[in-house]
Amino acid sequence: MTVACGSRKAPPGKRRAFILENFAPYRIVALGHAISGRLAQAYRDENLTIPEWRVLAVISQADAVAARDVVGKTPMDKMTVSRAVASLEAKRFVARAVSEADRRVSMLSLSKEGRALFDRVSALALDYEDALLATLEPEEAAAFRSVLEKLEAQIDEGF
Amino acid sequence: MTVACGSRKAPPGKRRAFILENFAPYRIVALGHAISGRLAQAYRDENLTIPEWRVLAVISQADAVAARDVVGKTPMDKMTVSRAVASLEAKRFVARAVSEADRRVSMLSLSKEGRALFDRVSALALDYEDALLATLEPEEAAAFRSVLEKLEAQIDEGF
DNA sequence: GGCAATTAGTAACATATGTTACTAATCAGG
DNA sequence: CCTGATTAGTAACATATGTTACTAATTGCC
Repeated sequence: MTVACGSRKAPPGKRRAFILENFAPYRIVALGHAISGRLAQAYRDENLTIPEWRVLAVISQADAVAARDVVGKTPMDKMTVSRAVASLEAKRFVARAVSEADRRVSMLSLSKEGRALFDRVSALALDYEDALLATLEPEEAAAFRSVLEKLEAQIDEGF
Repeated sequence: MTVACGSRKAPPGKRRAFILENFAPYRIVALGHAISGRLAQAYRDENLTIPEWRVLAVISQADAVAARDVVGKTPMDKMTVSRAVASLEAKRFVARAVSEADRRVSMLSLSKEGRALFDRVSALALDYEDALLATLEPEEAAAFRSVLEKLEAQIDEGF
């Protein structure tokens, strides 16, 4: 809980200049954009959109997931998830079953083909991650992950 | 089961599992998405879109910039830049002048109001950056910037 | 000089993503 | 158990962003 590198208030006359290339939020967003584009190649070969891929990834980690949980776990709108699920269902990668307990919710699960697809794409994704992080020393990678956690926490706090 | 974060190669039979929350590219993209949304509040109050804001920021750093240079310096499509410039010109924040040297290019510059707008928004943006990074120790912030540079370099290399 | 190839910018089109409003199901609390 | 509020999901709409194809200007090269 230290008030580190940031003067919350900047009362005295001269602020520091705004330089886009040094502006951390911009750099993160730009990096994310570039990464997203690179990864999209892997999905494209399998005719997957990014939302579809994310839905697969979330479902892959549990036996059955409600669509609403996918929304909670990803930065996607509920409509975006709805569309991705509909498309995945049409392609027979995901099966949908109305929940017995609450008939509003659809429980989603991977079909055999969906699991195979996920395994194929996730292997490419992991390779990409390795390539991207290849130039980082182990300590750097660890520090980076730790910072990501702190930033994610800040976002969750409402910043 | 964990082979930690960076086995450059994963030749032997069993790969590490794909866990979305641990997947660095995803985390960066998701963080960027969240940050982008927060910052958008600052722009919205000034009726600025994100592309418009980026164009302002790039122009602010030079006396006159060609639209093509804005495209080169940001993760935006040339059409997106074209639209943002047209809108900024309509609102009189940016002036456009055909280059003498090459009559295809428009040289962009900030009007007085454009400069004032940029100063207002960039102050908010810097405040946001401070708040976001507030929980990082100075060494962490430095390490983070260093890693960002390496990742940006990797992207430039084609990864 | 003259013509093919390239470039800056935009228009017209296609797609993708967010927003609002709705339906059906469930829950809260009298 | 009713009735108003809430929730999961979707449809219809609006907007935003990417793609392709074009125009005008310029460059390279013969």
